[in-house]
Amino acid sequence: MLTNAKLVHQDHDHGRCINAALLRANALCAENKARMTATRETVLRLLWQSHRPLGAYQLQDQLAELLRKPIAPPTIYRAIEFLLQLGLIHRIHSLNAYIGCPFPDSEHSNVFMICARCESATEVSHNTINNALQSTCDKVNFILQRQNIELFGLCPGCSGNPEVVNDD
Amino acid sequence: MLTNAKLVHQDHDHGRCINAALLRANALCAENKARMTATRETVLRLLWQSHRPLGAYQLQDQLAELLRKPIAPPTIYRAIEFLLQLGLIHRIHSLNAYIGCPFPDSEHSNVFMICARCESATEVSHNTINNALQSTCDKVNFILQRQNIELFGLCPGCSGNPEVVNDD
DNA sequence: TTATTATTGTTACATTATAACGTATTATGC
DNA sequence: GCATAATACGTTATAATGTAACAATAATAA
Repeated sequence: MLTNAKLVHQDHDHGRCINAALLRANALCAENKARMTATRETVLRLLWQSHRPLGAYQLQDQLAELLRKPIAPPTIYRAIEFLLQLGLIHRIHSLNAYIGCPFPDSEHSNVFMICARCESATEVSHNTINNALQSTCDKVNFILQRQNIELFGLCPGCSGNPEVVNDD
Repeated sequence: MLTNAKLVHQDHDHGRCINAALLRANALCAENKARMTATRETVLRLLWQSHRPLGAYQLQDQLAELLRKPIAPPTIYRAIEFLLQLGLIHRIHSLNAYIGCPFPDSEHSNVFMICARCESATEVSHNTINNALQSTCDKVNFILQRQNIELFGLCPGCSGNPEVVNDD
């Protein structure tokens, strides 16, 4: 099972999340002869500042503030598009929001666990789930190509340990 | 396993789908002391006219044409909201579209199989999937409350029998 | 350096969804 | 039946999310 769930809900050195993400990103760019420009890197950083999905216009605001100049939507959407293509981030459709992918270099199953309380989102990949989905698709002759699995509920921090709740 | 997948990809008496959906809807309304008004019923019918998800503004256009008068967005969104509340329809987030639920009266798992070619969407509920999801959530102490599972690929008609493809 | 390609800036606009408030309709108690 | 309250609908305006099109700039290659 691949997941960043354990990490997210612990105290951890957050800078390392960001650095690790940037390392993965640069490696992927090198492999794909793609350019990690300043805008793209900043957007990726912003998405790793928290473990919460951010909307395009939240990214726009934050980027504008960082750069101290107005940013138009296409700038954001282009960076998002680029990062999505490389698999560096995911889109959480039911939130119209985006989040960094913790394992962009491995095949995985796009399962997101989204906390209804603190809005954190973690990603999990588990063969049991993939197998169950695949076998169900086989049963009805559906050829599975892509999947998006969004689970809502309470993360460990918000169900067991109220003190780590984020109340804003 | 609950599913309408087999039915959808066969020739079938489509009027029966609609009538069955309306029967279920009326029963649910009675149970919940909710009113199945003309607008709501028409929107539900429209969503059952095809087995394809429809967007709010597609519904708006179709409703306006049927009633031969202009319909404003809130009218549609109110009907959608009502039908969603009762579980009579689902929202497919990655398409910003809505589709009738074939089994609104039973607990199920919100798994949608969406054909990338003909855009049909079927719903499946299978304990294997639910169990896999639940056990994965247990592993990371996530309390699962609600789920949205969107699978993309090719339906039986579009992988095996090209002649039934819908090309519009 | 120049030509070519990729990226960004800018403006305008498309699509999806809601807020606010007034009117009409339906259900309910008398 | 009638008054009343609750529910649903009509209407206008606007918010939130996402793109198209084209000009300007920067990076890479020849």
